[in-house]
Amino acid sequence: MAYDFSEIESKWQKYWLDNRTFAALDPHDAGGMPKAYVLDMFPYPSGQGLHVGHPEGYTATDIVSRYLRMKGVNVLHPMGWDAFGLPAEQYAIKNNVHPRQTTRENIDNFRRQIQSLGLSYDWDREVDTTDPKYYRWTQWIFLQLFNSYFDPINQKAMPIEHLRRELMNQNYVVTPDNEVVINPTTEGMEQLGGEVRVERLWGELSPSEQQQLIDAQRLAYMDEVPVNWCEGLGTVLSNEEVVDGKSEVGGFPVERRPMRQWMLRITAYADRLIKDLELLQWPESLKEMQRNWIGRSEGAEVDFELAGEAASAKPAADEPDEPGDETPVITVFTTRPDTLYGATYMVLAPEHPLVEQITTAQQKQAVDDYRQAVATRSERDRLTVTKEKSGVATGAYAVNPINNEKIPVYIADYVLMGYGTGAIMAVPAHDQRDFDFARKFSLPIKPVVQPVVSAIAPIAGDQNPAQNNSTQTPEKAFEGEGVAIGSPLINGQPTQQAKQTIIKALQADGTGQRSVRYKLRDWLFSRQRYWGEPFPILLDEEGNAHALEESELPLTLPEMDDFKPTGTPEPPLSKAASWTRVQRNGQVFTRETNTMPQWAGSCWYYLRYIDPANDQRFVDKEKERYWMPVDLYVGGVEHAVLHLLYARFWHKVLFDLGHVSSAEPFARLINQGLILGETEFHFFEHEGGKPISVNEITDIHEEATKRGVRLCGTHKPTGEKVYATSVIDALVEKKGQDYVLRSDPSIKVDARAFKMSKSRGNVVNPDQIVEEYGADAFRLYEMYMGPLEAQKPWNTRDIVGMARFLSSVHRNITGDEESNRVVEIVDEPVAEGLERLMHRTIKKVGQDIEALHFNTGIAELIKLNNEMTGLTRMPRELAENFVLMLAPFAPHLAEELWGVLGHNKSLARRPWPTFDPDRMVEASVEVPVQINGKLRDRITIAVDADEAAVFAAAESSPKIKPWIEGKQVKKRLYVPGRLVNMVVQ
RNA sequence: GCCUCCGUGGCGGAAUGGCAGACGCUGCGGACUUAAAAUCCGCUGACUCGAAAGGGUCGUGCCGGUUCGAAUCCGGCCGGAGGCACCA
Repeated sequence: MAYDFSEIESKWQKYWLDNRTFAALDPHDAGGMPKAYVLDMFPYPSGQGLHVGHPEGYTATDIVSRYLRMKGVNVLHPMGWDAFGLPAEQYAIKNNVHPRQTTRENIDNFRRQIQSLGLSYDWDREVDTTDPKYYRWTQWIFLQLFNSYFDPINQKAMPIEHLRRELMNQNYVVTPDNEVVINPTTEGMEQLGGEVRVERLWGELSPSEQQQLIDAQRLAYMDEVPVNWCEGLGTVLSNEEVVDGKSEVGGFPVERRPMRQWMLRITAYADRLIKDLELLQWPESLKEMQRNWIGRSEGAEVDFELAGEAASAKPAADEPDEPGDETPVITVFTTRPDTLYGATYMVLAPEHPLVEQITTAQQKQAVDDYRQAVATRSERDRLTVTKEKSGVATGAYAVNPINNEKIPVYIADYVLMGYGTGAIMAVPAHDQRDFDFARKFSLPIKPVVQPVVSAIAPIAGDQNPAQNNSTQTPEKAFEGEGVAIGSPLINGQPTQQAKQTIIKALQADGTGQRSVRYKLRDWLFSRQRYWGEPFPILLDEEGNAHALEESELPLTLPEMDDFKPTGTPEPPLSKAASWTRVQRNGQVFTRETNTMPQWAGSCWYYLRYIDPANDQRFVDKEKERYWMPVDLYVGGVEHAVLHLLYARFWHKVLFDLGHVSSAEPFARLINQGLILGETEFHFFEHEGGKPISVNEITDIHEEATKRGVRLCGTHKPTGEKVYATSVIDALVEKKGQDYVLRSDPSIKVDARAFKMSKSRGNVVNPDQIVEEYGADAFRLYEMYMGPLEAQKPWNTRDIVGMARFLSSVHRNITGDEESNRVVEIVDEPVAEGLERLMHRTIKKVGQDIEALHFNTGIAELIKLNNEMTGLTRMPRELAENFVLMLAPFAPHLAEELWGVLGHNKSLARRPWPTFDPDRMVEASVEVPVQINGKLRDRITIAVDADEAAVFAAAESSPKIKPWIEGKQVKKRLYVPGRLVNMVVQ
């Protein structure tokens, strides 16, 4: 009977579903079984359906899951849907259907596609973020965030009530900036006589101040901040969702505008998010991306007082000075406090609040013009690094606290309000940006760091920065470390030590302190869309937020016919008037009408899989402790700073509050490589049609044009922008390292595989592959293409190799009617050579699966199968071991053949075959013989032969003799069982 | 500009200090067949010597180093992919 994959595959898919073959056991049913939580990244069920990239990771985790089950492990391997989100809503608006309906259809399609691949998910645990039974707990977690704060002493999230108590006990006090700090008097820092206490006690605040203070401390808080407003999507976006000034989704322009929004205090966790990366088995590159995104910088804050005239140059319209009103102070953040003596001017961000106050009358017009110009420049322009620095003097001067020198204060757009304090001390000798600015404005450049001269004489051509100490002005700032010069307090100190000395000095006189800053911003958590989780929040008339009771959850979305964006920042939910207005105890409240971003549901889904039906808790404590953390997490690298950062943050909050048992959710993570489209060739040509060799083209990139997406680049010699034309591979040949046109080999062409995209038309549809070759062949091909982590081009032609392998396996066990080949399964021992190969294969395949080296594992199975080809009496032991080893990779065929071998139950939990090391070794072995490291012959020796015997055999070989005759053998090496090498002279 | 990773036949890739190119695709030859498909068997890095059997030389982006021995380790350069980007 022929191998009919479609019949076999649907039969077993049904069997697995009907028999709940892959259901994970709850802890108390698992006995002493070890556990493994094997997880795929949560898919968004898009209308386009599955892409060949999805099954790559899914197949990898499926192979591991199936293998571990056969090894007697209790495996949790779930799948579900991250189903809230913009595309479903946009589709719904366009086609006038409810997003719930679109979402349901998309989920059904995704599930069908995934099930057609024979993936061993425990479908009892399927979750859907848009299900109120699910988002009830998303809202519950939001309330946990709302009802807690980050405690400065314990360095962790604690209930907000704890904060209230500490404030009431006067353990904490409030600074003038409304920060909560430890009461200095309880720290043994009794205030000095006569000095005014600047902190306020809880009791000194009015009730509304108290409320605002508490609200501002919550991990989920509302704030008026400049947000990324995206007109095209009709919503605001988080920093992580904005790429190059455009929305990551859709590429719409994004502008900054101030709005009152929900924020999550992820910055409080910045340090722990960096530090705990050490605990994780993640790719180093991914950890590095998270570290860079968080962007921790250690340095100091330094206060510069305004010099006399500037301080009093306030516009007359200003309120009269209050008693105690001090000279304005500009606080800067620097990572190089050791260069403080080299500060020759200061720069404020144009938006800095002090600008208004310090600008002199003469400079007012120039400053206003500059600020105006900066404000109208688009965000994208400002993001572009321009070589030319711009700025304008404020006319004010500030005093350097270390040497009392007066230095001018500028504003310039190269200083950003959003980082540090929005102000810098400029040290042009040691910062390239400051250097460029100083050159343009003819400001002094004062070197204060001497590069360390290497004791080794500089090699010719080596650019030694130490040569800069001549009188001529250097061309570049020296940004490295060295020894302080021209800085009385620290002269001669190396950079690291100098930094510490300066910080101590500043601290001692109250003009500065140690400080750590982050690039990471708090997470903007509001979206002006309909299709998301509603916030469980009521707003009173003053706009203060009040949490719903847990018993009121879930707060479901109102039924609306019109859920289109309003075109303004007013969210669509505001149109549901009856839903929005809430009366309670005679007071009128409005519901929060923003919804949560798509990332909310995916921040904790891995916890819900553990206990998906629980209606008492988001996850049962005991089950959570059993299953967490996730042992293997596989997904694309595109979530490096979105999902993976957000989820770690939520998990840490839940951990701090005692709701989960592990500090980190995902112990081991692998990024699967992108699957690209088939390789394409392009050649470039001038406007007139004259072809250009690709090595004369630079900056090659894709561009959307009227004729679709085209490859374009810049012609190096002329600077002309040129486009490329696609050529079929028959017109191209390889010449050395390059591909050239057959018709004109002097023209090198561009060869590359592109990311699959609808606009390029190079998307491969998995349904079609499954129909043509079967799911098992598709799975094998995806794994056989190369290492899981590597990016690799798709090549449909290669799949036949896997299809042939599977039908060959089928024939080797069932026989082949067409060629009249009859195979009999016999209870006979396996022939010696084949037996040896079988044991080796068992060992290698197991190792390869554990190391996620599926491509080489499959190669071993192919090799063994090739040796089984032609047998008419198939030993049962060999056939069964082979089928069991094939099962994780090609489960449908394996189950079918398992039945052919006389078994009537699934092999899903049959033990994985074992190997016997004694049966793997041969009595004799062939080893290469090298002379001076070059292969000259091979000899066959007994596997346990001693060195002397091996050398004797090698030297007596007729091919070796000529190489050593008349020469002196200086050294003999024998790597047992591997090789012989002789050094002769 | 900075950070991370990568570079091996016609193609995907294997080998992580010890026989370079496992395994698959492609291509070529053979068997089976009236024929074709399918299947089975063999060859398939380049150059070169030889009638053949069988040899030799070169070869893992380029240049250098360490080592008895390097695709693998070290230094420099070139090319590609990804991330960050006026972050003080």
